[in-house]
Amino acid sequence: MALFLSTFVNKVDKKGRVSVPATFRAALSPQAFQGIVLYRSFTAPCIEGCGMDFMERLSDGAQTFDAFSAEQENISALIFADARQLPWDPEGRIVLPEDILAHAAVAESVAFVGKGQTFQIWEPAAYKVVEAEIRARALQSRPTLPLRPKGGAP
Amino acid sequence: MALFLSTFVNKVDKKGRVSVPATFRAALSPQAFQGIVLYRSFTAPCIEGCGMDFMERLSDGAQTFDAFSAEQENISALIFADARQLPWDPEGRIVLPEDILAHAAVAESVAFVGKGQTFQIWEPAAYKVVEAEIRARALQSRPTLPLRPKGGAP
DNA sequence: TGTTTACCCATGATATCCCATGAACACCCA
DNA sequence: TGGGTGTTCATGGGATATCATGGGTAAACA
Repeated sequence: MALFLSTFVNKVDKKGRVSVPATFRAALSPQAFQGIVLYRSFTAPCIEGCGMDFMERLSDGAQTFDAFSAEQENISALIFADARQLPWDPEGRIVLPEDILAHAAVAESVAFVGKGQTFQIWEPAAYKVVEAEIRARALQSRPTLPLRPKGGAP
Repeated sequence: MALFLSTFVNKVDKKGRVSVPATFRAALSPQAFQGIVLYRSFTAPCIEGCGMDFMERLSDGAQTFDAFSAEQENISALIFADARQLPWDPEGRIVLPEDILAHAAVAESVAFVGKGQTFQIWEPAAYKVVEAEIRARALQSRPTLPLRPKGGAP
């Protein structure tokens, strides 16, 4: 399974291009669509990113779990409407659309933040602030991470 | 399942490279990603280390797929954002990034400390102190390890 | 025909690979 | 049992490839 790890800060050139981190591209290389999918976050001034496979699974989830999720269905509808497929060029760069840049208040560089099966794109300084907050809270609460047993069902 | 045992102290050369202990590499050799994953500990001046399979289990446990239940996601998100995939070279070495070195206050050598399914990387002197403390406390409190019966009677 | 989009080439910095060395360990054989 | 030998492993340095980045140019679109 493809995992997005670590955080990379890359520059946005005057054409609006930015290199997708090589490891992210590598994680998506088995997929048919050679590029990434972006949509604006509802909860933060950042961009949500993922591979096409994740969108397909989101689509499955929206149809399968509709017992709970009148809410979730609305949200995934919003996501699909807002999402953009951005193929990368031969050098591994994508062009960030205007409204995307605006939503994340991006100026001259962006931070690709790995989140496991997805990632986010932040204005680097803004992410630094958010990260510090979460890290401070984590120190207090001594969180326990839910680890699923290796082969078994929950 | 991969198990990390024992403690190894290896040198960091001027390029920031350090040999991953051969037994650790052997434990991870069945995996697709030939390398280790490192992230900064929240609670101690050391580096947490594991194999990619462990990160995948973390990803499953965090249920990133259900993108709107943001409870424990913050914590695991922090790990994913901080984590680095470090593939080893043909000689079995990895390059320790700057901020990683700084967090553990590493100078010229590091201690790989086996922790079962994960391991830690310490500045050797710092670990010696911590180990002594833990050992002293263990003498007093007589901790018990929960052992699951393998299938037969005890 | 003007504008935008996508491809091509160039470049510097960084990281990856390749070879060499030395020490520790295990193994073999007398 | 002791010496010799071979292999594995940690370590060091030089050469090469990869990656992020910048700009130019041709094709697609309106």
